[in-house]
Amino acid sequence: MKKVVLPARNFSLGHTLASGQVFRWQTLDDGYLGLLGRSVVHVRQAGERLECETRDSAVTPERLRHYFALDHDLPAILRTVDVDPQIHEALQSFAGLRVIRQEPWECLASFICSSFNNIKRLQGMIERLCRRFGRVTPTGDAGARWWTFPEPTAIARASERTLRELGLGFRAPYLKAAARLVADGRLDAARLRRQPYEQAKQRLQTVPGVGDKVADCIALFALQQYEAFPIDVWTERILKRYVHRQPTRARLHRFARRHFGAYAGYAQQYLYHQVRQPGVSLDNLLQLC
DNA sequence: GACCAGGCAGAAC
DNA sequence: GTTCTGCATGGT
Repeated sequence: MKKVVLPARNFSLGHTLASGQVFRWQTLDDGYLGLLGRSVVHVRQAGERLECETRDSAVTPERLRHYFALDHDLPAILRTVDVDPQIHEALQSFAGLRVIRQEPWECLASFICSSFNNIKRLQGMIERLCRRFGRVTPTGDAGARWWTFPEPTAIARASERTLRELGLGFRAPYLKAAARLVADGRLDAARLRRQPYEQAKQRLQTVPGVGDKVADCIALFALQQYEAFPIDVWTERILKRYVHRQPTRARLHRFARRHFGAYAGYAQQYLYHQVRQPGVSLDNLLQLC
């Protein structure tokens, strides 16, 4: 077992992994067990350090730093979105939350499955997909096993019926079609990443099962396009406290990007995490308009 | 046993 | 261009 340690200032592993941007990390002892690409890693935070145990020599400090976006100048980013009392409170409460760099295919597949779903059930769906189509990997703990996220080719080959049996429901044909596009190279993350946000989003929305919201999630969590501002039912409720005049989806989007600026997606992640805390209702939020 | 969920696609207006 | 409507199903 190898141990990798790296500095992690202005970072909260807990807030980052619990904020609804990734779905597979599981708490283990005083840390989290999950995947970095195909490598099983056990990460824990010790003050301003991130410690990682793994059997895989491919895991380096650079890869961890990149995945957890520890290269972001977080204080500088958050200063640009700290523009009203509501977001200010969220920034204070969840200091160290970072928007991490997910593997694009996993992000795409996960958020296609997130449609009209709740996170608990979504996690179950993803886990069943991994156990059916992923590759089993030892974790290092005696007897414990972990499954990699399925390759797009594996999902592309699967029958819609099998996907439905895993509980995907109406999402099954969407996921299969999206997997085909990725497997065939017709949807290429590297190319999307080089495109301007609006253009990449437009292309993503041609993928079956990917609409306005899911496209924004992929742009933000996998393509590093930080002006993307995903609006789900929760975020919409929050934004309606800012915008009182006919808050259509398009108007909320325009407002969010104008109000929070180039790193609007960071603001969104803090607000989303804030409103989903147990015991927090919209009535607890500040009245802004 | 209602009600809801990190929505989308297609049809109707 | 905007506004319905159906979709599958587990968690609370």
